[in-house]
Amino acid sequence: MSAAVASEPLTRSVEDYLKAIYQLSPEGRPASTSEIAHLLALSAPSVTGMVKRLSEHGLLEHIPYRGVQLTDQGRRAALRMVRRHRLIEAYLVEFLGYSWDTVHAEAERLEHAVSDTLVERMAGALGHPSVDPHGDPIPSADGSIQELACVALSDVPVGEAVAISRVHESQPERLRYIASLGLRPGVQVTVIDRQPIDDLVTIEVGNEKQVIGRELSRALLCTHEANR
Amino acid sequence: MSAAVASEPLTRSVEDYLKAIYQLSPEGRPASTSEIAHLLALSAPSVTGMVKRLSEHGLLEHIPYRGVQLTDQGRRAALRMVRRHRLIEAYLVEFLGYSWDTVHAEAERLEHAVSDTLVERMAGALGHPSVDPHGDPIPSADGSIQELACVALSDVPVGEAVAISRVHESQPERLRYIASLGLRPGVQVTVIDRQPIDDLVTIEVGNEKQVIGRELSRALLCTHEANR
DNA sequence: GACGATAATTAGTCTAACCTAAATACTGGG
DNA sequence: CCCAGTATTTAGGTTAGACTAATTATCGTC
Repeated sequence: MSAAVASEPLTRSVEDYLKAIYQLSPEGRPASTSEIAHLLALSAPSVTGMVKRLSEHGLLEHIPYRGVQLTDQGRRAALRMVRRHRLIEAYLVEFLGYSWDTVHAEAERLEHAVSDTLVERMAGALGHPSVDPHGDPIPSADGSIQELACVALSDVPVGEAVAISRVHESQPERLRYIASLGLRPGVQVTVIDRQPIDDLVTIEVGNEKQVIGRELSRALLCTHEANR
Repeated sequence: MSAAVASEPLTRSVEDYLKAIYQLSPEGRPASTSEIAHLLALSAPSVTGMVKRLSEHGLLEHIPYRGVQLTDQGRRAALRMVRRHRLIEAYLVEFLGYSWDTVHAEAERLEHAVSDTLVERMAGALGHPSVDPHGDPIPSADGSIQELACVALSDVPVGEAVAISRVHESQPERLRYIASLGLRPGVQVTVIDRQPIDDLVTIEVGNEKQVIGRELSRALLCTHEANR
């Protein structure tokens, strides 16, 4: 019954939709129309329309008024885009002088234009990295992805020391700010204190104390492993 | 009187049209609708329609039934695309293991997706080359291009020694064949003989004799300068 | 169990870019 | 100088993907 076996190439916007849906719910929980619309900066009716087309093509399942979930085929296509995006980011940072705050926009366009060959050449030049400059894992070419268990800094108890493993942010200005605090993947931080209002967290980063807010503390994903 | 000063970004196909028109006539001679249609693999009416829109936007001038010519603005946009294409080709060959026969298709897609920043970074990594892997000159960022005087091999008199400077071909299979004959930019060849039928040319390339046909001898552009 | 807020969908348009079929203009030979 | 052949344009239609306005579902609250 599965439609569209001879998968014709996906369009740019189809690729964007699939990637967005995957990112809204890597675990496969249904994503809502309005979440997708918000993430892609489109109107809700546009999303409904596209979702209908994509479900006819077997890339996702749509239960009206309930949300959408990627099919295996859809998830494979989405992971392919995620792999491309993250490898391109890693390549641009490593070889072409990009910094982590400027690389997202460039990768966002290139991910639709590169061939599989080029992606794999870039992966080779990088030595097949497992994470991108923000610490996000790079799916393998066969579509498997290894999410390592991590906790948002907002959930780390006071007194604990953790390592930042991923920084979930893509706006250049915010990323520059985060970098200015000394925060990036691999850095060790200790939670010193937590305020009872606004969820402010005081942390120690390389002998300096920093106070960070709710949104940032949720964007910093950490691991406990002191081993390295 | 010139329309569209605040030039909104061009679409992919507009970029393709402008580049095609430039390539059909770098000197600015009018290009015909059907030449453009043939080069872009589109129908003639499609070209007429697009040409009308582009002339309204001030990118070219169209005299119905007579052909089109790029305006300054159009030529600038076209040269920008040519620069991108050739720099991308050079970069992929230099750093990512591409050979001159495979690089065209990749560059054809990437040229629409890269930012000006990325193009200039690639140029920097290459040391600001003046020619691409096929020997074609790379326009400068400010839109000037330096075509060096050259003659098609088909027009080189018998007995003369020349250097191949450019290879005007983009089909992978043909490029592999050309490479297999030892022909590429920079190589010295001597015209040994020319047949009175079919314009076959016998040349000497690195102590080997090769016979080449009409189409190839026209695609090989040569310079006389023995100086290097 | 009705009701209002919010989310989602349907209905109806619009634009860019393509197409085919038909009509029109140019051009070279008799 | 007319006419046939070719090149070009006009007419009309399609598709993908977006939009706004209007309608319909769902859900939490009283």
